[in-house]
Amino acid sequence: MEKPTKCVHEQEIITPDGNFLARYSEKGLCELAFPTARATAGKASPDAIPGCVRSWHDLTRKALLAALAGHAPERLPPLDFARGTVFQQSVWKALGRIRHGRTTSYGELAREIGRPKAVRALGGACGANPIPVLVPCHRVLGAHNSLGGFSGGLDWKRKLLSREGSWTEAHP
DNA sequence: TCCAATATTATGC
DNA sequence: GCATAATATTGGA
Repeated sequence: MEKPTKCVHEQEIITPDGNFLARYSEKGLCELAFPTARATAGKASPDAIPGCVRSWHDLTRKALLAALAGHAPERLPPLDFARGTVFQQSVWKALGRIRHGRTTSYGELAREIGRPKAVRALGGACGANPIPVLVPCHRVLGAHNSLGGFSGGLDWKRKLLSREGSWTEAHP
């Protein structure tokens, strides 16, 4: 929507599931990308990054590894949602309140932010979520427990839910 | 400013 | 179960 933040630093996070790419602005973590098969980063000079970014990155790495391992992260880095619209920020904020191991539906979420009929738009907001996994957009299912969709691919959504214990192959 | 697209949902067959 | 209409928000022509 608006102008992108100025200096963004990219850092890689090595996980058993691949290498994630985290991007930081001056305010905090602003984007987290799923592993891409190709080697993207690896050129960021460690000395060129601000100290705060390093501590954020440490938090991010721990949180991400915890989430991938199937348990709730104890602490999250500051998240920078500045690039989203107000509506989207409301959605992402609401997403952050979903407890680990729980799921919700697009309709419920829409009600929670005061726009009960904006379910479709809400789907778009979830898709625009720049920080998957840490902002649990994967815990949102359809009204009849259908999977819906996922930015990084439905495989990831199923995998994440499965590790949290929220997804049994044949769900009720 | 208008138009098309969307990670939905409720209804009807 | 599948097709259809209704709905809010976004991004681009």
